[in-house]
Amino acid sequence: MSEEVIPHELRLAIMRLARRLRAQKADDTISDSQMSVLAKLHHEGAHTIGQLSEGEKVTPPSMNRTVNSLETAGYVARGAAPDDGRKVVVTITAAGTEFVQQTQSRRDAWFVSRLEQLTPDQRTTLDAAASVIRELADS
Amino acid sequence: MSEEVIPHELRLAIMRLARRLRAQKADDTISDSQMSVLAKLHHEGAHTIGQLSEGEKVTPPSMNRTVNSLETAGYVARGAAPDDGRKVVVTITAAGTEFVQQTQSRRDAWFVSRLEQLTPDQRTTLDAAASVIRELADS
DNA sequence: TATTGTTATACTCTATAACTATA
DNA sequence: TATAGTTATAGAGTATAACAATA
Repeated sequence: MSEEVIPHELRLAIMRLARRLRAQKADDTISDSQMSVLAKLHHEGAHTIGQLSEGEKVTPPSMNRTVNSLETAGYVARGAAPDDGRKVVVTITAAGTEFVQQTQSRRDAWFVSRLEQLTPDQRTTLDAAASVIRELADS
Repeated sequence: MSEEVIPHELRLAIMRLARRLRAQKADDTISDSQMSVLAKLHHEGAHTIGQLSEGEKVTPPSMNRTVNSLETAGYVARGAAPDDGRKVVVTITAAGTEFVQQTQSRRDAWFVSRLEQLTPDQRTTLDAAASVIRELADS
């Protein structure tokens, strides 16, 4: 790992693989940023517009528009915050939850189908590296 | 690799790592798509508009606009094709080459700094998996 | 006629600035 | 006054449709 070439090519391969994984959605009616917000609401529960814009590193007007699109699609709902009349609480709907689950299934299926093309040795190598990749992602 | 859990978590880790890599934009003055075209010209030499649009999976008008931006920035130049008067050959300039090298170095820096946090054993494991990840990304 | 590149136009996602309602 | 959300407007990037030049 003393060479510069290996990190460079590994970085490109990881970004390219992630790009292909991201393309596997339940359908093409929803953008990447919309999908990201929907997944966040699914995993972490309700958020305000401000919390979402901060978490997704987007401006409040942009997040407002993203939430508008998801609301029109029926995947999220706006509600009043009990403690503060200025805040808007965004929650995921049943349809939104189902969409997230379908998308995750599809991405997993695509990834598994690719893994099945590898040799047993390659899968063993990748399996050993999985924990390292997790650590890199969380470091 | 017969379990579903491992592909699922590996997939999430790869997507999360890619998301963090993508966030390391430094102070770039050109977009991702422009950078991608510039890198292609740098590594693979001159291409026509049609070749670029096909390779980047974008429509010809979009690629035309991307090339316009790069040309205005002084990073590429248009030239006539000797064999076919309809074609336009796009080549990278010296300034474009330098920009690619500097930008890629900046983007690699973050990744290298993360790799340096790993143990030697972890780096060896990851190094062995790099070719498998490349194959996955290109499969 | 078919192909290559370009122009015209529109839609999406992002941003900044200004506005409304509430604290 | 300050904050949370929204609206107005503009700048990239992408797309389809139509056009010009060349094969």
